[in-house]
Amino acid sequence: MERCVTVTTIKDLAKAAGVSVTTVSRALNGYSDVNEDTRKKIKRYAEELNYRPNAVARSLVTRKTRTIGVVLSEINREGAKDSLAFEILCGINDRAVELDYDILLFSTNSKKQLSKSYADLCKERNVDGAILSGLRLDDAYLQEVLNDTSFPCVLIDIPATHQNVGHVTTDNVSGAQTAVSHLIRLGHRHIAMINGHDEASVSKERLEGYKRALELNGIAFNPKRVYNGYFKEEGGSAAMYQILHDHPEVTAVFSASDLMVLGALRTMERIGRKVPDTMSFVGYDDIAIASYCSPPITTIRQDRYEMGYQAAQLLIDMLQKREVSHKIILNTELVTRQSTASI
Amino acid sequence: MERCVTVTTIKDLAKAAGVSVTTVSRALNGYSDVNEDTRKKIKRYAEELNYRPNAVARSLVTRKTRTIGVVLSEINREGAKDSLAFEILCGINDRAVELDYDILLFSTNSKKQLSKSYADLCKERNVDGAILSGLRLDDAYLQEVLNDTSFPCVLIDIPATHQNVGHVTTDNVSGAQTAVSHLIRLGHRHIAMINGHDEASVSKERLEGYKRALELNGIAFNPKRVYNGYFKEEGGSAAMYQILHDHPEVTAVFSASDLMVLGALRTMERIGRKVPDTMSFVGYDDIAIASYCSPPITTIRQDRYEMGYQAAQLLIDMLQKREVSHKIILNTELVTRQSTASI
DNA sequence: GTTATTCCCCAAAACGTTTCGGATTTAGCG
DNA sequence: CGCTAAATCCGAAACGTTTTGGGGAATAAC
Repeated sequence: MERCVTVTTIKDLAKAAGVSVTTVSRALNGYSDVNEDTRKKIKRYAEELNYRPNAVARSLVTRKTRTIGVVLSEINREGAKDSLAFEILCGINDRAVELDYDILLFSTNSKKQLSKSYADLCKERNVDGAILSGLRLDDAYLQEVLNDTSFPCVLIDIPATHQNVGHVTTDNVSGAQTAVSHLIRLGHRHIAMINGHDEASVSKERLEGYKRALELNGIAFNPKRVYNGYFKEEGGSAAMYQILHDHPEVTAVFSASDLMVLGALRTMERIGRKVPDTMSFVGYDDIAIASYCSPPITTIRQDRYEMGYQAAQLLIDMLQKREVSHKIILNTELVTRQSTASI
Repeated sequence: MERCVTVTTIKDLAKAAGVSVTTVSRALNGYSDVNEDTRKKIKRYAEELNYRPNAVARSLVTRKTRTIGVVLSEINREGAKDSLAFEILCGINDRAVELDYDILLFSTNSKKQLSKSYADLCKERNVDGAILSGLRLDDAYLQEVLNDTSFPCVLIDIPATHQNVGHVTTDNVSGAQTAVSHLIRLGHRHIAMINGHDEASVSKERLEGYKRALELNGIAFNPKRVYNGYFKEEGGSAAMYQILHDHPEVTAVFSASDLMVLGALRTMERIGRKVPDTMSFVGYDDIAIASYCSPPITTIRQDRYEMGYQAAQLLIDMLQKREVSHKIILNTELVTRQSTASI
């Protein structure tokens, strides 16, 4: 290392100001047992020598990094279409910045989860707490969170509360119920559902909402009319073919994500059936594309940004030992567009 | 702290294995001067006691954090529509994970830039290097990067190379030129441009490409036909009104971003003019919406994921003192859709 | 038998902070 | 003046690693 950039440390400051490092530390950290004049002097030198406290050294002794780990499983190329993960991240980031925390980004894939446990990630990097999103119910990480509650974390879209774990989610049951009720109000009686997959908490809940809406309106729930599209566009497309083939009587579809509606719409286009004239669709999420595609999709909006924002707030509340509810449930909203029509 | 979770340190390991901490460290870090049997033993104990080296302590002495700072200025709610920043982030993340680096996310807004300098951010948090995207030419951060070259960083979409700074971008001149040439090939002669803003490097370059295409085809460049839309949807919408008003002869528009085309399309719809029948559009970026909106937008695709991926690779190359070119320029590609028609 | 070499190991210093437990000086008060 | 209290300051330990500079024992070379 021929070119060692020398950076001023607390010792340099102490020497310059003619005091001990203790005093410098206490002066800069606002302790009361230091004379205001010396504090001024030290601050002046700090300014002059462009002193920046070394966060690593500080963390080592305080055992706090003021950093939260964000582990997202959807950080990949496909995530760009439904920017759900990104919006959550934005919300987390904004609140974290406001509260002067930094964000360490972890992405997880199945490979990583096998090689390195979630706790290891967090312990090794010494983040103070973590926010996890996009986990499947059968993910190894989730088990860890639930077993080892010594580490504060917030789950997104997975209901689980413990001493040290909180969660934020939306009311998926009521959201789905609203969606399906809307279809029923339009006169539809034969309503299929394209769900995500069995290991998603939200899928279970949205299915429940679908059921409730049907039963509340005296329509029998038929499990055969529920297909998994795995939250993917192609999955939605495939599911739609199935629905058309297996249940020609169906006139409306409730989908657990907008992305899958896009796939379904493609199927409809391929076989030349008009939407919403011959089939109505209600999606979920209100992704950006939903209002630009044709037809624009009627959907259940959930505020992912707010979810991230609240998750950060909750986690930091927990870190700072504030007494708050560990459970945050946000509302959803029906956005009516042109993919639904009355029968 | 009533409930202090005890975590095993290197000392515990040393005690358990009956050796010194030096030996434990050297054993686990693969040094050759430790007997294979003791290494085995130490590793067994490490496993057994679930030992995880404390990265903070390690960083303090090695002066390396194996962490790269990613500062994005587009991390906000609006960023969800054009997920440009997100795609870059995905690329960075993927490569960083592969090379065993972590990512510390910084978002910058004008407020932050005033209160805390870029160098401060990086010095304080001791990231090894940084990747910056979304900077304006008049941003304070940019000046810092160019002045203080002691800190390795990679700029995205801003051409500047130094000892310690690299950049990755796309060939914006040729991209824009391709776009406009495409319009000319379709028979258009009166072509307006909706540009970003004057403090964006890509805007300057795309303007240059626009000029070149015109001049290469014997069409005079008219600066009055270039409007700024500030890379915003509303900006594109407003610019389009201006174009229609000021230059009724125009039959085609080249826009420096797809998002602004969306705005322009809205304007066209509002005043009841058909696209592409009465006006052709070529955008830039190929955002997800571009292929779903109506009409789908002909555009210049740039691979933002790849840009992030390459940026991470470049930065880490620099960190590890490999001799590589500090300048990476990726190609773009014309994607023909239905927003363009021959005259 | 002596010396050189190799192999394995260790004590201590260092990284840059914070914090604990005093120490010194000054002020207040009878 | 003598005592207590308050106001300032400081030395040293601690945080958990890596690294430096050996050192001792066993083995090989002569």
